[in-house]
Amino acid sequence: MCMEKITIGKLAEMAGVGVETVRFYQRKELLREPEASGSVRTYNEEDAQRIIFIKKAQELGFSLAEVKELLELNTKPRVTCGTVKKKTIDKIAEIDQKIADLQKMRVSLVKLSCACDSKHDNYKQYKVQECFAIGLNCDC
Amino acid sequence: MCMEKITIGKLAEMAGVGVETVRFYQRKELLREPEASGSVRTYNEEDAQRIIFIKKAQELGFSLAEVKELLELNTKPRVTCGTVKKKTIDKIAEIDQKIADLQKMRVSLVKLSCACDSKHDNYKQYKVQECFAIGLNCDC
DNA sequence: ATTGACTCCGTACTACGGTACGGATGTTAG
DNA sequence: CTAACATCCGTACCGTAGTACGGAGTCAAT
Repeated sequence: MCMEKITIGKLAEMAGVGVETVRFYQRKELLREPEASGSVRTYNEEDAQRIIFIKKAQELGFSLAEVKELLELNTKPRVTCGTVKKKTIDKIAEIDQKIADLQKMRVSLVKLSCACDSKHDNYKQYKVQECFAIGLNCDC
Repeated sequence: MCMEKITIGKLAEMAGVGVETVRFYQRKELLREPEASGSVRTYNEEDAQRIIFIKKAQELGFSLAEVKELLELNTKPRVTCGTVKKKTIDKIAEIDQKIADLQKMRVSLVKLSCACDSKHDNYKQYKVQECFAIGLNCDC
């Protein structure tokens, strides 16, 4: 809406990170160095979105190197469509694995939560870590 | 099945980590210090499962401190059922959020992958990071 | 009984992902 | 104009999660 200049401080605030973090991402080439208008540089909405994406992806267990790969999937010049497609499909598989693991974990926790509703302290017998070892099913 | 003694080296191998990592987890109290039979300590299947759980949870974006919380949900003495239930439900919500974010990311990548099938290089216009900002839908 | 592999334990070092600091320069409100 | 505040940039420091090292002890096989 308003087209006021976004400085690094404003950008950091928009994305919910510190100024130093923005500069750190630039050094790591996760974020462009914007053209300077004068000697103070200005950013845009997309830069903020990019930082938010980085933070989200990190919370989902991707390292900064992996996030970089994700972001570069289709933006690198001289990369063919086929290569992009292959990499993208690999990333999708990774994501599917994460979702499946989270769902296993979820089932295990739901089971624990259900056990808490019973009269006795038998919930103490559940072992959360077993969710990856055993095919658990929840009947409640 | 076979009940041979599991030493730290064997345990590490079973769990796919280094011996030093096992000892590190013990220092952090993520893993018990097993009773020594003689002066070399022996482990069991459950210890291996626990380490595998730790690694999985980490890949899903949980820090070791969070993993510890997950593992302790129902094993701490003197914690009431109600408390356990509340914490468990909070963790389930966290997991649901992660699943939702991964699904957004997935949709975004599927869309990119579809764009690669078209004749031109228009896939270069997709911005992966937008998946958290915009409600994307994939028609292919 | 000795050799070689493994264990124990403490301490040091490493990579990753920031966070803090400080001096110089730039920008803006009064 | 100038005081207050922000930006720029380099360098130093920090917490997390391991990884390596080295010396002493242990165990199992030859």
